[in-house]
Amino acid sequence: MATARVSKSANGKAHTAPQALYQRIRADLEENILSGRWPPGYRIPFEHELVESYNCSRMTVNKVLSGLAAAGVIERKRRVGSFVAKPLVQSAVLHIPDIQAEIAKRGEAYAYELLTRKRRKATKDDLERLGIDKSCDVLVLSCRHIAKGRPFALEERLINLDVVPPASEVDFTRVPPGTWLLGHVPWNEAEHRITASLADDIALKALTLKKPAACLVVERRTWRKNKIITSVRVTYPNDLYQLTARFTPTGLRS
Amino acid sequence: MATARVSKSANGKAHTAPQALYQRIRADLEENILSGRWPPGYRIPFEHELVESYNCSRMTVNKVLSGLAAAGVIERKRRVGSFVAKPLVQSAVLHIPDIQAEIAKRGEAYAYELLTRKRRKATKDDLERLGIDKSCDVLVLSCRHIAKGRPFALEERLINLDVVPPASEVDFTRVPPGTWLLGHVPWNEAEHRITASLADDIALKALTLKKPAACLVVERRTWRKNKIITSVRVTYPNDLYQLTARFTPTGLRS
DNA sequence: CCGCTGATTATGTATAGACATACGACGTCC
DNA sequence: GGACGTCGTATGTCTATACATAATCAGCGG
Repeated sequence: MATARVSKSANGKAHTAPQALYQRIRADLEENILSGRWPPGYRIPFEHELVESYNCSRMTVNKVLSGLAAAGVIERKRRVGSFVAKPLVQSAVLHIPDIQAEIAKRGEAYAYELLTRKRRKATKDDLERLGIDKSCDVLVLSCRHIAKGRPFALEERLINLDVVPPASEVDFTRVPPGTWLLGHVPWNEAEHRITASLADDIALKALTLKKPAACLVVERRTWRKNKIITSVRVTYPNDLYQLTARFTPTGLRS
Repeated sequence: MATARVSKSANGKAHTAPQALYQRIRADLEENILSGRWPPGYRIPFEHELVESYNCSRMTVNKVLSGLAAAGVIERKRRVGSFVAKPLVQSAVLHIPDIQAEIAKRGEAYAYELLTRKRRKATKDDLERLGIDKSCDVLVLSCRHIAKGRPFALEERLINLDVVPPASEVDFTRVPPGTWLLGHVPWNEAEHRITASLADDIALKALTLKKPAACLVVERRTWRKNKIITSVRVTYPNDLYQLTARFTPTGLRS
């Protein structure tokens, strides 16, 4: 392994270090986590192992690991080791809602229905939604979430099979795609667009609403290393859902 | 000042340090920032000054400051010093919208109208919205934001004068309360509730809409040290606004 | 007055060593 | 076998020192 770092000798401090060493270490660790090579729960190398790999002092490694721990990327336990953090599911920040979990938390009966499932070569429209140029295969899903016997949300989803090939093997008749993705694909970044709209005929029917009905529409795109994993549009009847986001802006505790 | 720290001598490492020193330093600095004693732009003490104050080594102070910088709380400039960060306005996380700035950014004409302004003793309903028990004075504002000549948002706001006494002095006929607050009051935490609804008569009139109209309603409460500064409800016509939130969940840089 | 140069200074990064603390593992004693 | 204590180990915190780097500022020469 030994990511050789030349002599720290004499005067000429390593001129091979293009940037701060600890940033390089951090980038390496993040890469391992983000790529999935080190899945949640994985025990990352001990400090003394990294010290050897990078041929640096423990303080340097410690700074990296403390930083990752502070950012919530890893969890550290004395005498035991450092582990890739689990959740990532619902950041304290903005709730990336797992509808099933959400409803379960409220203690309500939950049901899920897959309406349609199609695999196809991406259309021009699909490509735009996924922010890519060259064509690839996509999975197009439409499904319905039901709470207490009443339709709760209509979900229309596009999955980029180039980024998540295993998704093509999954039969989404029982597991909602959002739940499956959250559990299987690490992600990096998400963007929400939230709008209100009057329900169109498709939505009216899927959600068994009567005209006129206001709906909350959440469009979310989720990234992994600059590639969009999935783009989803979820429509909620106004009286059954509210999106809440609570956050601390900069890391000021208290 | 010297937050005396007993002898680091002999064997008996300070038993007066109830917890990690650097955490205590960090808490102190955050307190100064959050309380407003050190406003945005303020130059915080140099490392060597803190070293003297706390009677510790530079590395310890450096760890605190680096951490705060990483969290975006302060900005550091070589040879110059460290400064309380300005923005805090629109965290990379969830856009706490300053409507005026928003519209300006789009390059559209902006106008603002104060509809009503009342100071009163908090009613039971007000107290609930502000999450407090004992009564206090509040400022009740209602205003309208206009872009390109068309009403863009209806804002109904409650300000806790116990937390922000200076607000009572401000005449909000020209500066929107959101803009003023963002610029004058440091905050800690915010919570959004986002819903869709059919516009009621008040909203229809204020926004010059015709029935039926779907509106996006954002209710936001903003905290400063566990006290709610302000509670606001903003109603947008569906076709003129969409809330977007883009964020990186854990601090994993791409 | 302008522009260059060098000194000064605060932060940025790194090291080696030290002690503290939590916790698991293992062995001992009852 | 179960309660208990000891030991080892990984992380947590801190120190003292060193050199690098960026930016400001003063001084100097043109």
